[in-house]
Amino acid sequence: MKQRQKKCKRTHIEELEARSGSSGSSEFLFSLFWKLYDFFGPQYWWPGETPFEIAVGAILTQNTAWKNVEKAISILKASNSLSPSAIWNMPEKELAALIRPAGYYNIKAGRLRNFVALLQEQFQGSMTRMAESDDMVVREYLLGVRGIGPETADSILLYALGKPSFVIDAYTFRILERHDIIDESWDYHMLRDFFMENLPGDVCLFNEFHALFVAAGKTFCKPRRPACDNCPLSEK
DNA sequence: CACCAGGCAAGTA
DNA sequence: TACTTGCATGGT
Repeated sequence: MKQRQKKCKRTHIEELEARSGSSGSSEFLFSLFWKLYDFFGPQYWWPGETPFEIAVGAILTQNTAWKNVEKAISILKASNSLSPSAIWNMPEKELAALIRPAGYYNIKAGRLRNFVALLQEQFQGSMTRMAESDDMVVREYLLGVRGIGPETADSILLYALGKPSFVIDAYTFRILERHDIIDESWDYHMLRDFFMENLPGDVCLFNEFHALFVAAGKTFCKPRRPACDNCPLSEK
């Protein structure tokens, strides 16, 4: 297997920007994007070899450092358990033991099973079938799964299924608040709508944009500090 | 030692 | 509706 997905090129995003209507908000969001992109470079997310692995990672990384998720996923792989059928046919306690390094393992074992149940019941256990289904319908199905909230749903849609669904996470909130672009009154769907209404619905752009927020957050925007020191967004 | 990490659901008032 | 709390490992 070569590349799961066509790589997102700078020229493609430049093209999108040129074709995109120049509302003030649209121009502003693109300017944010380029500041991050020029500083950090392309991120080429999500880490993971298959759509199913990406979906599993999205659930395991809930409020958890990615490093711990990597351990859990490598254990699943090593025990030949990283498939819908393997997860479904295994006792929940056994699954919990395998994903232990990811934390919240009892909760997450149940969540993984809930996701696999949806996959089996509505999409014949096929991530491909899921990807072929209507975006909004799939999003509603995902949000209906106990243990999948908006961020996890959008991460699966965008990174596992290749659908243009913008992902908001804690870093996005923190960075935009620190730069006085939003205040604490903004919630998940308000912010997601703001991005999606003012940017072209493009998987490549949404993918890089969210991944760049994470890169910037990890590097510059630490919790419990007044500002994001040296963040590229601080520059004019 | 305290705090944090690519959330979410359930409980409380 | 708007807080608060439980869930848990591993890194800094």
